[in-house]
Amino acid sequence: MVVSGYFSPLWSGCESQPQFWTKFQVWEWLQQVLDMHQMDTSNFPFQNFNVDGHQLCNLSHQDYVCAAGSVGSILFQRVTELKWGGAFSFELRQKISFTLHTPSHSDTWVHNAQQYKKRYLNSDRGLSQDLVWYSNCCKSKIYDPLNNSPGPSPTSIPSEKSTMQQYRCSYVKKHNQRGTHLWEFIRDILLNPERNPGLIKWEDRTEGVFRFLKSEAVAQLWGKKKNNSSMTYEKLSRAMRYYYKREILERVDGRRLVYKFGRNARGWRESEK
DNA sequence: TATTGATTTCCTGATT
DNA sequence: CAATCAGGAAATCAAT
Repeated sequence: MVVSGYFSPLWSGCESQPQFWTKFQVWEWLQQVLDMHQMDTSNFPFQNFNVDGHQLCNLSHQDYVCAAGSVGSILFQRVTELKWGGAFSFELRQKISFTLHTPSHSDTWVHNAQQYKKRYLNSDRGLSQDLVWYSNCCKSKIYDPLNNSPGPSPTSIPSEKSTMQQYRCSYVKKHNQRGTHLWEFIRDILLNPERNPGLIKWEDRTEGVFRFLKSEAVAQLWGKKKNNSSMTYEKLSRAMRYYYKREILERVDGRRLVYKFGRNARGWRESEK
């Protein structure tokens, strides 16, 4: 990858570009992905991944499956996402940098590019946020780094527009809202007994029936997550009742503070863990 | 900027 | 009586 002259060192974040990882970073990443999927890392064949980032990127899907079984598919998918994301970030950074260092652009242009650069550098929220940010950037119609319009574009940079946009959509959909819904929040409390100081309890584990033990405490916790200090069980329960129609929850009548996961609730069964 | 989905807020009335 | 449950209606908020 060739870095242009006006490409500031500040802009090169290698951590999102697996091509440049060391072996150590590869293992760190493996650990991270396994953790993220709540998989047991003690039996994971790390030795099968005794490669640096460049080699990692050149492995085929088949290689991943041979090295790690079914988990390999996930790893392959992840690294592919990163490769695209890294390329995307690289291109975006380069184009903004180009704008900032080309005197022929109007003040407005330079100002906008500076704002974008500032926001980009201040962002520690990860790739998905970068993509949301990018999306807004394009919508503003002031600067569209992938469309070359109305902004400038170094001709040496290949356009990967369709791939990028496709990627952007799928990535944002899959990763931008994880764990933000109430029912997922409740489920996760249930699934993490070590972090659940008697707040909610399974009544029937296999049927997905559970009961609130400390209703107001759960509401407070939910409020904390949503940055809403005035959350109450009264209001939380209204949201829970809306889940009946969507079949995320099923009615359990006659029993106070008792709910049951419905057919549209995922990830609560023991077999799914 | 408008739309939309997911709550949040409020409320009246019924149950436990 | 206090705490919950049931929903309708409207407001809010964030992602798109």
